[in-house]
Amino acid sequence: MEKAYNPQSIEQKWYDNWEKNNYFAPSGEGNPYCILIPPPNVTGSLHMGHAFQHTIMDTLTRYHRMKGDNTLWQTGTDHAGIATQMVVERQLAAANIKRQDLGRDAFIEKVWEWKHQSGGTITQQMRRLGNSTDWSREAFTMDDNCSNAVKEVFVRLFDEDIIYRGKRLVNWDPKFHTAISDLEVENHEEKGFLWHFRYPLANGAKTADGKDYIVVATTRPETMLGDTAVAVNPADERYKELVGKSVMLPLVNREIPIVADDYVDMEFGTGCVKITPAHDFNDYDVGKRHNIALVNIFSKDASIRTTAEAFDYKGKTLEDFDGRLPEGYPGLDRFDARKKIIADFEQKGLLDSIKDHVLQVPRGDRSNEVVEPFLTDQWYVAVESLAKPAIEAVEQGDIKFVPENWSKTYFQWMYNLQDWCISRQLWWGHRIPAWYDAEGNVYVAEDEASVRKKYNLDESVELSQDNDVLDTWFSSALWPFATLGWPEETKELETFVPSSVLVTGFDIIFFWVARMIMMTLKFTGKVPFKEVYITGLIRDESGEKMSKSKGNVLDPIDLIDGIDLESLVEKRTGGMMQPQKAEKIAKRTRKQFADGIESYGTDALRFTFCALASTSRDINFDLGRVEGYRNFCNKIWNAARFVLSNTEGEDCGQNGGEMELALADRWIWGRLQTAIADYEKHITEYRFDLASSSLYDFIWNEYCGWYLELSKPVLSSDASSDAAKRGTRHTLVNVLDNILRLAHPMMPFLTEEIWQRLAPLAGNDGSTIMTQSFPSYDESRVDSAAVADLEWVKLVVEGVRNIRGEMNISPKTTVPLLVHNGNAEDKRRLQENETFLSTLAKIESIQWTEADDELPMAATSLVGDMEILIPMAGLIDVEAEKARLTKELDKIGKEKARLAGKLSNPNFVDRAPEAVVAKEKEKLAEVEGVLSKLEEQKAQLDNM
RNA sequence: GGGCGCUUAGCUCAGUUGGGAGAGCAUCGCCCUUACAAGGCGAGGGUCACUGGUUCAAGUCCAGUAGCGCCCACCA
Repeated sequence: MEKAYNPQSIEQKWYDNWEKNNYFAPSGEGNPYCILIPPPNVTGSLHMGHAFQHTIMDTLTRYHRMKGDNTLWQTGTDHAGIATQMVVERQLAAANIKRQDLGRDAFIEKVWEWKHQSGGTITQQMRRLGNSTDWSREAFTMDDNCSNAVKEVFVRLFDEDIIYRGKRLVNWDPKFHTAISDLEVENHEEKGFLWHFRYPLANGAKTADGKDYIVVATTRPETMLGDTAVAVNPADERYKELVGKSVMLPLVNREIPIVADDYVDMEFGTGCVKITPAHDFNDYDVGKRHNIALVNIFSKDASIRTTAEAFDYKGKTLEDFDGRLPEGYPGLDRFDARKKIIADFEQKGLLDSIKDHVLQVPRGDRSNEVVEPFLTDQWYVAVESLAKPAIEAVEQGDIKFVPENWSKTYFQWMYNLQDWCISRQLWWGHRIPAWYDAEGNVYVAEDEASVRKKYNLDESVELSQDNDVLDTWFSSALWPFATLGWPEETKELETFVPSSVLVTGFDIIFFWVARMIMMTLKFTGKVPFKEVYITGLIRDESGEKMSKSKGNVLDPIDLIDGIDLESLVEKRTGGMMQPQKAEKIAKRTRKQFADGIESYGTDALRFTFCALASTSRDINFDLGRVEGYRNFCNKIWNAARFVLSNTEGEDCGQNGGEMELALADRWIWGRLQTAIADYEKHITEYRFDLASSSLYDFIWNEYCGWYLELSKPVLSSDASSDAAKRGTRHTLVNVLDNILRLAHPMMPFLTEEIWQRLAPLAGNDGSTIMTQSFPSYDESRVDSAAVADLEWVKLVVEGVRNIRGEMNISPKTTVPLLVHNGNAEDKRRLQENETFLSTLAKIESIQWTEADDELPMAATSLVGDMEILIPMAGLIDVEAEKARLTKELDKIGKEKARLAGKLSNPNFVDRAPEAVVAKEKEKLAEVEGVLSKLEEQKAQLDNM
């Protein structure tokens, strides 16, 4: 074995081996255990969030596989409609080509090309991470299975009137020319203005205070071209007389009514609101109540139309509407139109005032363009009937959120669910299985032939398919059953629905989790998963969200392989949307990673993710932690080197033979059981942080720190019997074997590499650690007496080490040890463990002294009532020892005062449970004993 | 406006039913001791954000305050 742990040289070969041997497929035996991967974007690449969640999923998967469950980690990727289309369009743009130039079919062909070309990136990266997903079942949301499921679901929901088509206001992205759902709109505060416009009253009407106009306030002046009413609150005395009268809409010169509606807040602005039903969601509702026409003034790119068009609320065009728009406006971009409107109002003396105003601006999550409420024909899912059982499933505990708190977020959204707009005016995606005849009648079935059959349409009827595609999340919603073969009644469907746990971020609870619950319940009658483990978001070390524009992104692969500074700077600053930030980012990066990033390997990265995975909290990713856990890998590596070098070619008891277990052997077997129990408890509760830390503590501090040291004297001493040596070798090998199996789910590569060499010594001929049984707690292995004895040995060693450390006694120097005031138990332990003590504390001789023996001047320490002494002659500075004792006295004195105070409080003694009081008394007695001994020792020194 | 979360050592974070404040990294001292200097041994370091309450006892429970963050929502 190499002297230092080198992840590069061991990782990839094992992954290839596992994959080739098909170890990732379900065994077909045992209890079903299934995790569905949240399908990453097929053309995407692995970011820290993926790496984190995949580590959690893989750890669970490997753990359950070893537990003997019939384990499936269902994998696959998502076609990610807008995101993917954007990427390909951007590439074409570089060659000066628009998708319209290519036409639909050729463009889609290009996207598939891109998918084939870059679609392997993320799956390759998942392999680097060691993810044991069953690749033979890899799915894609646009493959035949999923497409069939999508069509089937769409048709069934349409036939049940749950999917419908309607002309309504939607969130329109003027950049991509498509509708988007409410969820894809991000509202953020931005600074803007509130413009106050004067609308002249028509037909000589006057306000109560004699003015011939009323003032409306708006944040979006350009929409006034589509105003069809002005609204006031019915209770507003100022405008009561004007309700039913009308104003002359400036510029357009259209007479529009003044209506009364409770929606209007009298306190806000002037109490008069312009109503533009075709360009504002609130106004739409107001307009609908008063049956005021919808006037659309925008084209698809949100520029002003040549002429406005008007509709009623059933979507019917109002043919006799005069849609002329004022000169100079048609064709203007909305923001230019805004400027011109303001200028025109000012020029006409109708601009009353302008006030600063902070408002919520809705932007498309992909385009970052200001989204327009826009009147279009779209497909919707009526969610009410689907939501009810989905809410109940969580209420009744059929689905549990972990941490439980997230169910509140889920309920909050589910109780206020709006119909889901599922059509997108894109080309990349599942084309909607709907056809129209020349009259615009709609027919829905899987394909055109089915349509003709279902609706009895012969060949003479011309049909054309709907041009729109479905929201990406529509197919994602079917993931839990579409990937398992639905609508066929497959064995997988039977076995793995519901899946065991969904591991995902809170950011897609609405987008994805809720919709999977609704759809899976609807179509399989079962919940999609029993638990939802919500992970935190990975942020940078100071809590900032990782983003390209901030320049703080870490690539998990760079943490695995390492990267030099220049490449990192180039990666962070290349191809930026805002190149002006590049310099700052480069500077920051150079400062933070002066030497680039070291190669830490996959196992260290995975272990770090586990260690950071505490609940209900975002994760500030700290590179220091990775380094620490890389060192942990090295620790395990070297422990294995030690074990192998002492056991290979030796008799480790694997073939029988008499074995005698030393105290240390019995102790470590017992400690192992505790480690197993702790680990399993924590994993079951999704506390990967606690599981990893108990593992870390056991391996580093107990197995390496104590046990390996304790094994040395047994192995090297001539006094040890063959049986004892065999017992210790056996323990070294088999406890390590258990450690490797415990650690395997989190650190698959390192453990496999070592296990392969270790297995024969443990009498094991399995071909991979992946399919070994997971260690289970074995009470018969816990020897409490041995544990107590060894804890005593540790105390003695620590006592001596403390003196040595504080007194700066060189590690090379061996020291004599005197023991005083010990009891019979101490004496036994001392005699039985002289070798351990001598080796671990570097003691040259041990001398038992009786109560009345004369003692030399010495530095002392206490183990219970027993004093241990290291004579000072030539070794110890009296003043230093005095200082050490004073420090100790001080600490113990404070503790005594605290305990005595507590026990002298009658309230405590009377009211606290007896056991607690007794415990405190016991502690006080102990502390007092220690104190008096320390004082005695100090007095002795003072007398020198 | 509604909902959720966070504040513990210099940094990143644990702390489960209330009962002696912990880990890793960083720091300081001594050591290249035959598994490991990516290491060993020892040490220092905290008014648990603040205020009040409940309790014999509060990092932990309750109320409030401050700061930070997130989600949802139609005030023009």
